[in-house]
Amino acid sequence: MTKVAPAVSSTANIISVLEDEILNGTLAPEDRLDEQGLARRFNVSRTPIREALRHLASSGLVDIKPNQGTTVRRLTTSDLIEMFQVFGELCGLGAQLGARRLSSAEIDKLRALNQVCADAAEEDDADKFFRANLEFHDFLDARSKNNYLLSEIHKMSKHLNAYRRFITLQPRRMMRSVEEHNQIIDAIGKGDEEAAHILMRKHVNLLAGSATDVLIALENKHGPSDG
Amino acid sequence: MTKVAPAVSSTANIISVLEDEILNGTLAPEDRLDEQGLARRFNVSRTPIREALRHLASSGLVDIKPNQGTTVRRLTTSDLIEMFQVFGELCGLGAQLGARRLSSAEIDKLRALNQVCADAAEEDDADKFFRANLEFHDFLDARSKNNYLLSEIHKMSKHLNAYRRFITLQPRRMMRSVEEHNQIIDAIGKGDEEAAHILMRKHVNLLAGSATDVLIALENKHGPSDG
DNA sequence: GATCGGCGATCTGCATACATTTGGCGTATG
DNA sequence: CATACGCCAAATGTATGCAGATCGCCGATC
Repeated sequence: MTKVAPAVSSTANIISVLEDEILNGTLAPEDRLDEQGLARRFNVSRTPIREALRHLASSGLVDIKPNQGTTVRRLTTSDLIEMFQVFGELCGLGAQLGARRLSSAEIDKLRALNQVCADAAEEDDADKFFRANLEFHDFLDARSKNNYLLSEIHKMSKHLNAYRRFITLQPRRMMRSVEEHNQIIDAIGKGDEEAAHILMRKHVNLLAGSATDVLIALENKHGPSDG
Repeated sequence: MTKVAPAVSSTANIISVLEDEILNGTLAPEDRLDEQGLARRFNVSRTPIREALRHLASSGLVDIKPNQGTTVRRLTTSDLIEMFQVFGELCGLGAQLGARRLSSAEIDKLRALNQVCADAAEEDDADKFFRANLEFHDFLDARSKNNYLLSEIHKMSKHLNAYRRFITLQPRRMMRSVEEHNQIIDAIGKGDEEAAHILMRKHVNLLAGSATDVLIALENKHGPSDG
C-alpha cells in the first residue's frame, strides 16, 4: 500500500513504477498523469515527479504538452508499424553481429532456447512461448556486443512487447516463429551474416505484417491491455 | 509586459543552447555543467536548468551521476563504432523505404543533390561537400515516410555529425562517397530495395570503418572539435 | 616526509512557495 | 437561443530554501 523507505532515489523509483504501470496497462493511453496527484501518491514533492515524467517523455512513453500536462502516449497503428520496421532492422543487425561472434556452444544454447519455444508451441502455451521467445531474442541480442544497439532494442521492447504478446496469439504464429528461428540459427551456424540479418528482419517484420489486422482492431480501443 | 515573455519556455531555449555548445565543442567532453553556474548564466532558477540537463542526458549528450553532477559525455571509440553500425542500419532502412516510395522526379532531385556533392568533391571543398552530403541524406531519409526512423536518425546525427565531418576530410573520401551515392541512386531507380539497403549500409559503415583511425587518434584528445 | 582522519565548502536532491497559463463556467448581449 | 466575453479554479512553470552527500583541504600522527 504505502510503499515507503525508498533505498534508491525517489525519482528512479517513481520512473520504474510508472513505467511498469504504463506498460502493464494499469495506466491506459490518454490517461492524465497529474503532478500533484502523483506527488501525493508517492509521498514526495512535485520535483521528483516532474523529473520522472520528463524521463518517461524522452523514452516516448508519455506526451508532455507545455502548460497542458502529461498524458500516457497513445501509439497509433502507423506508429507501431513504423516502430516494428525499425525494430526489425535493429534485430537484424543483432543477428548479423551474432553470426560473427557466437561460439558453437552459444549456438547450441540458441537451439536449446528455441526448443523451449517449440515445446511451448506444441503445448499451445502462448505465455510460455512468449517468455521463451523473449529469452531467445535477448540472448542473441546480448551477444551482439554492441551496447548501443542493445540499449536501443531494449528501449523499443518496452513499447512493443505488449504488442508482441498479442501477435503470439495469432493462429499458427508460434509454429512459424519456431521455423524462422531455426532458419536464423542455421544462418548463424554457417556464419552467413547477410542471411542471418535478412531472415531476422523478415521474422520481425512479418511479425509486424501479420499483426496489422490486430493493430487496426485495437485502434478503436484503449490499447494493448484492453480486454 | 515587462519582459517580452519568451515565446518558448526557458527550458526549451536552454536545451537548444547547451545542445549547440556541446555539439560545436564549445563545451568539451568531461566539462562540468554546474547547475548554479548555468542558472546564473541564463538568469533562471535551477529548476529549468535541471530539466534541460535531464533532457540532454536522455538524448545521450551528457552524463548525470547521482550527487556528483553533470558532465559532457565523452564518446569512446567503441561507442562511436557501435553507433555508426546502428546508424548505417537505420540509413539502410531509410534507403530501402526510399526505393519503394520515391517518384522519378524525386530520384532526379536526388541525382541533383549528389551532383552538388560531386561538384564539391571536384573543387575539393570539404565544407560544401559536407553540407551537400547532409542534404542528400536528409532528403532521402525524409522520403522514407517513417517518422520514428527519421527521429532516430536525427537523434543519432546530433552525436555523429561532428565525426562525419572529420571523415569527409579523409583523402579521396569525397570522391568515393559520390560514387557510392550513385550506386545507391541506381538501386533506388531500379526499385531494388534490398540493394539500396545494403549499399547504403555499407556506405555508412565504410564511413565508420575508414574513420576508425581518426577516432583512435582522437581518443587521446578532447573530442571532435579539438584543434 | 607521507598517510590517514576530520572539517568545511559546495553542490545536488527534494520540499515548498510564488507566478503564469489554461480551460471551464456563468453571465451578458446580439 | 446562440455566441462571446470575462472571471475563477486548478494545474503547470519557475524560484527559493533546506538537508544530505561528496570532494578537497588541512592538520595530526606515525
